[in-house]
This record gives sequence, C-alpha cells and structure tokens, in this order.
Amino acid sequence: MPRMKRYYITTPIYYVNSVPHIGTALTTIVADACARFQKRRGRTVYFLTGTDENAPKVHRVAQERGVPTQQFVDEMAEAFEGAWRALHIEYDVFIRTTEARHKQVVAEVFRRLRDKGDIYKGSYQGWYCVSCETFFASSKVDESRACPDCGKPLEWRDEPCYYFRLSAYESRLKEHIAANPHFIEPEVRRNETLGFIAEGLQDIAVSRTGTDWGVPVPDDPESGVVYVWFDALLNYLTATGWLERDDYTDAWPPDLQLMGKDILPRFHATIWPAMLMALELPLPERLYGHGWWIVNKQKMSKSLGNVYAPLEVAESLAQAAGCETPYAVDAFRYYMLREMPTDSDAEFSLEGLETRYNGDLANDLGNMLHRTLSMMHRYFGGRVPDGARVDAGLADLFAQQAARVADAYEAVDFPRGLREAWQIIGAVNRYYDEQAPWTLMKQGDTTRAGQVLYAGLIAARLLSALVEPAMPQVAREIARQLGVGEVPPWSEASAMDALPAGHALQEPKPIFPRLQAKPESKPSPAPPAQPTPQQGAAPMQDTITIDDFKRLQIRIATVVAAEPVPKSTKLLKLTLEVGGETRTIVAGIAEDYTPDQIVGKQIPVLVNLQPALIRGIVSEGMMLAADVDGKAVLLHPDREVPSGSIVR
RNA sequence: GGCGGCGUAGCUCAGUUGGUGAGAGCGACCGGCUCAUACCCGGUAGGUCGGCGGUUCGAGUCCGCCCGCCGCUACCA
Repeated sequence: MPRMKRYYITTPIYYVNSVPHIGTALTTIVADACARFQKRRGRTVYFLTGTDENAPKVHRVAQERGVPTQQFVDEMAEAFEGAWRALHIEYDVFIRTTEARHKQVVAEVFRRLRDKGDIYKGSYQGWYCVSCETFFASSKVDESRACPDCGKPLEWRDEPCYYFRLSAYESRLKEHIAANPHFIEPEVRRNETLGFIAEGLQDIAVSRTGTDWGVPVPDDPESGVVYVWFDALLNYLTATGWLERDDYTDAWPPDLQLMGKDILPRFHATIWPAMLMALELPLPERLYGHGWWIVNKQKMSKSLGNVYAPLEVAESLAQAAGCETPYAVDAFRYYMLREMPTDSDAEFSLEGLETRYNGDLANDLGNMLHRTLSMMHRYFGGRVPDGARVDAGLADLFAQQAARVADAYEAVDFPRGLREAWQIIGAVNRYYDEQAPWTLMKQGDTTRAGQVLYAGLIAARLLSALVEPAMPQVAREIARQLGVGEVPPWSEASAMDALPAGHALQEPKPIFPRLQAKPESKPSPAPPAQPTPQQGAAPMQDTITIDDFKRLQIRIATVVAAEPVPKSTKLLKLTLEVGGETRTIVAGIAEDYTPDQIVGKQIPVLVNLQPALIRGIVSEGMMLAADVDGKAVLLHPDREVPSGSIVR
C-alpha cells in the first residue's frame, strides 16, 4: 500500500554567516504558517529548513575569528535552531549541508550527471573573483581586471573545471514554465525568470578550486570542491532520504518551496529544475518568492544599522505591553504575515507592529474573546446555556469566511487570509451592538441573550483555528479559555454546535494587554529593540606590503566638467585637471551625484591605471570614493590643495 | 538603454472576465453604547482612480503615448 504523499514544504537553507533577522524570519514564518495550515487540514506535512555551511565564505569567516570551522558552523546552526524554536517554528527536519548524508547525495548526483554527460570536464580560462566566488566571462572584464561586482582584483584562472550542461535544458525549462502557471509565483517572478532564460542559458561551472571546505569533486579531488549552489540546492533532495530509501517519494517532489525573491529566478527556477531534469526527477509543484522588508525606505543592511533581530523585537513588545512572551512572539508572527511583502517590497516598522498589536490583536481579537467570556460568566455562571444556537445569517457568514481564509492561505496570501478572518470579529462586534445582550438581560430575555453570546463563543472557537497557522500559542490560549481542550482541526472548526449546553468556560484573561500610548518620549533612549550592532561591514582583506601600495599613484584632481554618458544610467564622464594635465575618466556615480554636484570638487584619482574603453569613452584613471551599500560617497581633501597633489 | 511591473481618499492598500452613485483598514472629527483590555458600533472625510488621447452605448478595469516610482538586466576601471 503506497503511503500517502506528504505535503513537502521548504525554506532555503540559510547562510550561517549571520544570525536570523526579519528577512529570514519572514521566509521561515511563512513556511511555518503554510505547514501548520496544511496540518490543520489533515495533511501529513514534511517541513524542512536548515543551514548552508559548505560555502568557502563560511570557512573564511570562521578562520578570521580564529575558530575551527566545524565548531563555528555547529554554533551557528544551533543559533538558528534556537531562534526558530523561539519563534514557534515547527519544522520536521533541520538539515545541515555538512552532514555526511548530504555530502553523499551531492557526490552521487555529481557522478550520475557526469556519467550521462550533463556534467563534463572542460577547462576554465578566465577571471575569478575570490570574494564573490564568481567567474566572469572575458567579455565582462576589461583591462583593469577588477571584479565587475565588487571591484576587487580578479584572479586569472586556467585550470580544469567541471561544467553543468544548463544550456541543454533551456527549451524544456521554458516549456515547463509556460505549461505550469503556478510553478513560479508570484507572477512578477515568473516573468523575471522567463526574461532571464530568454537571454540564453550558458553552461555553469560547478567545481571550484582554491578551497578544501565543501564537498570534494568525486573521484577527482584535484578538481577541488563542488560549487556551493549546486551543493546547497540538493539539500531539498537529501532531506527526503533519496539514496537512503526507496519510498522517498512519499515526500518528493516538494509541494511548496519558499524563498526571498533574490534567489528565485536564477537559482531555484532555473538551475534547480534543470538539475532535476538531468536527474530525471519530478519537479517541485510550486516555487514562491516573497518580497523584502524595507526599513525607513531603505533596504536592510548592517551598515545602516537597521537590521532587526526578531526575538528582540518580540521581547521588547512583551515588556512594553505587559504581554506574555509567547503571545508577543505570536504577535510578531502575525505582523510578519499580515504585512508580508508579496509582489513588491513592504515597509517594516515598530510603529506598524504596535498599530497591529493594539488594533487587530488587543482591540479586535483579544477584546472580542474577553467581552464574550465576561458576559458568559456574569450572566450564565461560565456555562453554556441550554438550547443556544447560532443565528442562520451569522452561521453562513462564519462558514463563508472560513472558506475564504482557506483559499487565501492556500495561495500563500496571508494578508488577505487574515483580513478575511478578521471579518468575523467585526461581524460579532456589530452583532453584539445590534442585539445588545446586556439590555436583553435587563429585560429578562435570558434565552435570547444566551443565543447571542453563543454566537460569540462559536466565533472565538472558529477563530482559534483560523489564526493557528499565524499564532499557534495564542490559538491554544483561546481554546483554553473557551474550555475546549485543543484548537479544533480545520474540518471541525466551522461546526456551529460545537459547545454543548453546560460546557464550562474558563475565566477570561486578556491575552494582549493594550499597549499604552508612549509617554511622548521623542528622544527615546535608544529603543531596546534596536538591532545589535554587527561587526564591521566588509571584512578586511589580506595584507599587502608597502611596496605593493607604492605601485599605486593616487593624486588629487579637480573636476572641471561632468556630463552623463549617453545610453547609460550610472555613468558620468568627468573631465579632470590633474597637476596641469587634463584627463577624462568615466565614473559610475550618476545615480548618486548630478554633474552640478561634482563640478569644482577635488577628488582622489588613481592615475596609473591602465586606460579602458567604456561606452566608447577612454577612461584614464579611476575615481576613489567610499562605497556605502553600493552608493558612492565622494571623498574630498580637508582643505583645498594644489591639483595633482600626491596621495599616500 | 532593454525587459517586467506599479502609480486609487492624509497613511497602508482591495478592486474579479469593462456596466447602477468608486471601497477597506489606520489616523482625524462628530455621535451612540456600556458587556468588554478608555473597548465596541455608527456617521463625516467632497480622492480629476498619475497625465493626454483612443476603442466602446459605457473604462480605475482594454489600446497608444507621456510623466513618476520600483524590480530584473546592461553599463559602473
């Protein structure tokens, strides 16, 4: 008898270079909510998350900190697991790419594809950036030999190298994406992927030399280790027990793979399915890439100091509101899901969290439960009265909303799903207002009052199930206060007669104490939830000798003219005066400075750089500027100096 | 520059295959209720649905152009 297919859901495995932040927390919380939703609906779920530990970068960071790499990754993996547990993430497997079974999978896949010719040995001649772990086609590199991405010097590599025949799968990928509209979601990402593939797929190098941290190329250790993305993507396969057991298909293929939008088009929607096609394995059902959090209109970045740690945010909310930590954590989860960025990016803010907390959780959900239970205790001694049933109109509404919530959750649209769930709360509040059970009691119509309040109880019970994917601990607390042992499964949640006469309710207790208005503390002493400062932005590189430095000729130049370079968006053509000589250089600062802003300024320029042709212009040197998250910030002498002054 | 997308009330956004007078939440103001965590309910807010033109009996909803913003991509020496 074939076992039932488990609903297999994954997050990416996270780089262990940094601890969890609201970005990785978003992916993981969304995955957890999807997993819990499927479980509530009665499916057997297999939920995978984990850590990516084989990257050379990880090895380097560990070395810089003077910690054995294995110890470093052990500690970081533990930090991730701890954070996820604290955020009520209920994963089934936590995979680490340093596990032996994963390395076996990587080696086996590599062998199989090599045997069938989808991985072939060629040679790599070209430029390689050690920092970015990326190869560059010679067409992208000019005489300066600097990395197109990070600007650091490239290394020339001429060595044997294995390639994956990605190009062979171009048309099949297109066909699959075209035939399966839900394969890549949301649609923006699908279009992006199609655009990416349409530009033509090149075979990709899947081995790397220069490091011994990672999975060695099987049977050919001279060729180094397997490319970290090739390695990392296979974690999804490893976790099913492929190679270890025949019935791994009870999990494979993944039903839903979640990730941030940055790693969807190129990796998960192109390389990954191509690898699976090569292995002749079924493809994932659905790939979903969510947007990013924006903080203060800017991307999160360590150097901007706007990186939030989820647990610190939740803990500070707990303290500010007097809310128990598990419920504050759930409130954080609620906020993540309610405001979840889908197509585009969305703003994350503590103010937004507080507004949601007070409005949706304290005033709506919490208060609705509390007022219902209070009246039940006051009027009925905390027991469900005889003969109570929900009015037909309301019962229909409850069932209809429950169905809408399910639709939205199924579509990974939690903002919509939660909005639909909250319709129930609004309906109950309006119903109370119209029916006024407190007046009915004064009039002696106990039966009718009981009827009205019963609807509130049923609504609260239903809501415990509807919010469970987002707020599991809160859901349990609602169920506890209602005196029902556990949160009802989805199929029973809409039962309108679930609470029999005589059923005993617990004492009401506010789950979300209202957050009091801040005591006009504008100059607030550094909010406790403010992110822990992380270590310096870019790690310092290897040392060089003073003689190395002396090879650079840097001089102060005066900008005498500046104009945009036609058909480019980032380039300015600068005319410089350097010690009586006039030079032209091209600088990639057009997004940060207008020509007006730079003319007349004095800037340091590397003058003995080999000239390069850029957009038809000969650039005779390189402007030096600070790089702040990709934005250029000009450097100027402390006071005006003679043009051509030497910098050393 | 190429491709994709967006631009709807102060703010955040919903708006299905084009069709009675354009919506929700938050904030603000006014009123009501009092069971409840000063909660909840109702009302008000006069938004050229980015601009111009077109298709149509009729367009926020389709087409073209323009402006602004975002993403991917190219260019960043």
